[in-house]
Amino acid sequence: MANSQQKKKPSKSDQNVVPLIKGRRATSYDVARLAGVSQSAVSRCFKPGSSISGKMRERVMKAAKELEYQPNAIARGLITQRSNLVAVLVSGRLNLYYPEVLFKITEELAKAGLQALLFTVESEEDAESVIEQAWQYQVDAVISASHMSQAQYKVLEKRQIPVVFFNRYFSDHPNTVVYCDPSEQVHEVVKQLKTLGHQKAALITGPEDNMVSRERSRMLTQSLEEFGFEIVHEVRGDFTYESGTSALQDIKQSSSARPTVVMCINDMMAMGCMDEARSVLGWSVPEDLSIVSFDGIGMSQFASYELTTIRQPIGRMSEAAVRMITERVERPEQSHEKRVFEGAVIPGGSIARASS
Amino acid sequence: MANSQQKKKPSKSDQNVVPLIKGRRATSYDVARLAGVSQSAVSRCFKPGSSISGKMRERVMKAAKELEYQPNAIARGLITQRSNLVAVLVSGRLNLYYPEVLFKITEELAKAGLQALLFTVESEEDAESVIEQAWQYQVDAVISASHMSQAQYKVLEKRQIPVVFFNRYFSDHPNTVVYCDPSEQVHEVVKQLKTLGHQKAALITGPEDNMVSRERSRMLTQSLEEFGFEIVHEVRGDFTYESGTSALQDIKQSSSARPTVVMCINDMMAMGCMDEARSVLGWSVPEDLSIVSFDGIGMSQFASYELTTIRQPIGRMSEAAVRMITERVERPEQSHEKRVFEGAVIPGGSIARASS
DNA sequence: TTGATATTTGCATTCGAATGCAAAAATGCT
DNA sequence: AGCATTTTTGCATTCGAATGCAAATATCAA
Repeated sequence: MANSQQKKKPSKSDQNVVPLIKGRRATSYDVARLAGVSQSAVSRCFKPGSSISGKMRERVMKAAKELEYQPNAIARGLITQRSNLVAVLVSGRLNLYYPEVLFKITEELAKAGLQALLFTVESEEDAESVIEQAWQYQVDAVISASHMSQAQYKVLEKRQIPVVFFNRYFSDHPNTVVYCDPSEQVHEVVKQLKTLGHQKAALITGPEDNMVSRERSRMLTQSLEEFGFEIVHEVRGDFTYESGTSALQDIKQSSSARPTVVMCINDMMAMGCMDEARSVLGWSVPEDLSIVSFDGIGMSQFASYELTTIRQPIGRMSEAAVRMITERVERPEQSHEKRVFEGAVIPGGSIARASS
Repeated sequence: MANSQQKKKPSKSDQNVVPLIKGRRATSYDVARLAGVSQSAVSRCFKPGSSISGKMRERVMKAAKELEYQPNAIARGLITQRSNLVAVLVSGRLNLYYPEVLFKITEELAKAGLQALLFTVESEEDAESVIEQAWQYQVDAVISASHMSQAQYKVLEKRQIPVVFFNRYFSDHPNTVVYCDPSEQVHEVVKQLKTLGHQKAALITGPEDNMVSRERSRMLTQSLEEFGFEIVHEVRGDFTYESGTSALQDIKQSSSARPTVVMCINDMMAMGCMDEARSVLGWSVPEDLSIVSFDGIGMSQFASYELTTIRQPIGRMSEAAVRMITERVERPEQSHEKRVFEGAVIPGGSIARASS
């Protein structure tokens, strides 16, 4: 007896001689059987650019439609070593900048045939576990707009997972970055403030370990000094509305001289600051106090705020981020790139001639 | 010659007698080889509740750590038929309600060991392709807080993918739902408005095909009638800030009698409406015009707005949604459930005694 | 110590699609 | 028609983890 034949493991088509799907979702074998072709043919029909005849494609597609067959992305991911999943790391804190970025990025990913796996990260400890999660899910790449330490980045690098940083980067380590550099606009705004007669400014910055905060603070300080401003006070917030309100209290309490302008490193805090000034301290903005900030999120232009702010071109940045990600996935060995976008001043209505 | 032995396909361990990982990520076979145990043992070490001895676990874990091994969620998904992915469908439109819901849900999913696959859906046409995408990715379930037609829902049902609707449902079809019913609170607010001397109200509603809009409009109309209000005008918006501003213009233009209160079916439109009243029309809120709305998103309580609004308990609702999802995934055959949460009135400061 | 259980381990197979290779079919050329 | 070339098709294997079953080992009782 042909022993070797008997021992041979049963082929897929053998065992599928049962009903024709019942409960179970259709696989490429089911489609193949219905269309009377091989499984490979089905597979090729769903892979663009494969060698397949029109007649074959038609037959297969008909069967596929009948069975509501769609290729199993999980199985495909296993064999191709491409999951088409991209981890998007954002902060979930109440800073409306993140949702805007997240939605834009998701949209761009979708256009590129990629899926966003969403992770919210509030600290580097969070990042730790998120990175492991992403690694388990075989993400093709990571877009990080939130916390990540250099050590954590190096882990991803070692594992050969492309990372694109959104508005943050490590200066002493090569990395792929989309970045908005608002230094021109900071200069422009400070100059304008000078022209409007301002001399005393207060700063509302962010956490010391945050690069966006550090950079923006540095730019502000530098420009303010250049134009001979006096920085009467500097408070650290945490990017949220609430921290903007308390920061202004702080400024009022501890400043020797009252500032005529407050510069916030993001819109959320600027809004908190503005509301606190108007509603609690009874100061008019911009008459008694001018306020400027960064980001240009949608809500900063609502009529209640109309912030004078330095906008990031989030749309173009997201597009760039996704393009860079796909390039790096295709050619992991190519050199890193840093794409820097200019900011843009939104004139708004939160600055005016200095009071008194 | 033992033919059958020769023909036998080479086992994994045979072919892995190459280096010990180089570039390639470690698999359970690599770990097994390093630890000198079988692949099954490695697998069992990573599956809680498996029968494994302490000694074995220790050895395997040591090897796993050395190789930075983490089980491949894709491969696991293929064999277990569980991807641990949940599609979350939200609208990306500038309605800040969605990001809040999205982040809360993501957080809850993470707690349950599930991953959010994010999809933005702006219309039922979008939903069509999103459903196919989700199907390809073998999501274990869908949480829908955005558009979805009954036909589309039936497709998911037929494919046996559990769906939880977030604040929407089909009344003539069994489905699993988390819902906030604000009817009590609507009644309460309208009653209060009556007490404050209001009589003429305007409504800013949403698209006719939107259930939330329809329901809220219905409740408002009913309560207003009950208390003898006159509804001087009704405009449809689209849930965005901008549509709130133009809606108020509409109301001003076309109302025979000027309303003393505007009732908006969501916060975003209410904020637009309030800003338009104050900044463009020069009406004071709440002195000249009272405004009430729904949702209670974070920003509705910023000092510039302080909306009197009917809050949804988003946190508890998200928690419930995820719990229901996991239950349905475990036991798909159990009957549908609809969990209804009460709203809560946030007093705010956008209503006052009726003017003149 | 022996035998009977209980526990741990490994073997072999499975999930569903992709793909290198060879066989088969179609096409072109003389 | 006959042969060479190109295109299409199918076979068999692969990706990495999980798991039913049997074999091996450990535990316990007498």
